[in-house]
Amino acid sequence: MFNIDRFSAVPVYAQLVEQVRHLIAVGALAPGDALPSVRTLAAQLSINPNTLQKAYSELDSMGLSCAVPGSGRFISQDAAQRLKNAAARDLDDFKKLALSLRDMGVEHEQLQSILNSIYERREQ
Amino acid sequence: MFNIDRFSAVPVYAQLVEQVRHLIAVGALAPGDALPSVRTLAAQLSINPNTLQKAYSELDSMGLSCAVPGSGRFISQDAAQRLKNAAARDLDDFKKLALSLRDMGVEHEQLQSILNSIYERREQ
Amino acid sequence: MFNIDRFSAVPVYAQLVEQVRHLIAVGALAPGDALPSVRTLAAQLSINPNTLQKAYSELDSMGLSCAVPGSGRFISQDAAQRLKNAAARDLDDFKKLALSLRDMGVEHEQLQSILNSIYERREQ
Amino acid sequence: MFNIDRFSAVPVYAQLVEQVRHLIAVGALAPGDALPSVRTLAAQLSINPNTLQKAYSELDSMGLSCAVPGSGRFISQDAAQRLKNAAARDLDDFKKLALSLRDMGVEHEQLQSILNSIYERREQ
DNA sequence: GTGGTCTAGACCACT
DNA sequence: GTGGTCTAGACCACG
Repeated sequence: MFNIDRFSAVPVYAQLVEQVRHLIAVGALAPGDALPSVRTLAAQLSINPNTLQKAYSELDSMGLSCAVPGSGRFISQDAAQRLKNAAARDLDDFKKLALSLRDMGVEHEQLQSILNSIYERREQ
Repeated sequence: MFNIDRFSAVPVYAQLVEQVRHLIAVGALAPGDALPSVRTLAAQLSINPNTLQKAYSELDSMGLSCAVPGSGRFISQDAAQRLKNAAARDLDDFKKLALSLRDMGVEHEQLQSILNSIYERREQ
Repeated sequence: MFNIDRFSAVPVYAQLVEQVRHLIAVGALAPGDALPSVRTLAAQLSINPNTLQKAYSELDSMGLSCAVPGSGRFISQDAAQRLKNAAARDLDDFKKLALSLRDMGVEHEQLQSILNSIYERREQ
Repeated sequence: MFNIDRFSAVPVYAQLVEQVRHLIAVGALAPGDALPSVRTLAAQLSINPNTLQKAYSELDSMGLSCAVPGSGRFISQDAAQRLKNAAARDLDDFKKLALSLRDMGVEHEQLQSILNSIYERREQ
């Protein structure tokens, strides 16, 4: 279910947050779905439980998941909506940033190639 | 020399900042060049001098121009270098933002079309 | 809370920026605290809202405060840290400037008296 | 006449500029006085002539000295006045900087000790 | 003439 | 209610 690159510059916990967000975005994780427990998933991925705890805490603080003591951790009801709202805000920032870069003389091709490299990595 | 769209959602003063930054980036405004005076350019563009003053002040605070009271306002010596540095920082933000958007389920095509619209507008 | 000297040579908006910075530095304004709204404080101080807006915008651009349209304006989380960093940079400039003044023949006493006058004013 | 510290962090040419400015300020170098030629002074101080050339060029560009090809380099007529003007401007900056430092929470004693260390060094 | 500040008052968008 | 933008017009200091 998860794919960790231990040699990446991006921290393991951030990779996990990223992947959960993606799974929610594409509907693979739906509201009410349980996330694997910290101990079992940490064992399965051979990572430190604290690392996973940090990832889960971040998801909680984003309002994407919710820990129910004694029961487990679940995708929150409005997780997809929160992601969409966040995406809308970020899309706006994206436009502003691209506009600013264009005005500072950055070429269209340069920005396209960045986009390509980011999406190719995922499609692999 | 300048082109204001009064019906745009982006504030007039921001359009002006944007255009001066672009003129510096492409070398049309070189270090030491004088910017048109607040009053004359405001009259020419049919905008309020205060609006232009705000745009110019922003350029000053970016270190791109330098006001000499009683004399005029001039492009600073390291204006182009400052722009390049700012562009490098913004390119980094651009990558992070695009990565985040990808993970939130935004499609490659959507970001590309935003980029296209931004660059086409300029090329017109 | 604020104290404006209308007859001072230093602009009203600059006095306001100065005082907010001081309140942050001494901890009287903590991260997350709301600043008085533009209209209410302007009315209270009997100054034009635009003047206060200018002061607040400057604080925003320094990263000390953050405006949330429709909600209010708040002291940013890292405001105190930013002030400390700025103080470190300015201390360095202070040394260089004092060195330069010494070499141009300015007496020790003259600089001391400037310092005294600045700090006495505050202590009153 | 000159005193170079080769192990100082401040560049040799800057030390020279500093010392000439000081000599002008205290009247040890008067308008019309000749500066030692690049070659002789460089030999005397055991520094590279290019270093001295750089110092002299800087003094020229400040309007403090003036090179007369084939004849030598002389303290300009208005050197002292220029220094006074520069000092006046810098004194103003000094006040502003000190004010800003005070508002950012820097203590009076800290600034005084910086001043003391700078002036003691000279008096030694 | 230059830049800079301040006021008065209108309008918009957001929540 | 909040912040933000824009206009119109007055005033100051500097050169």
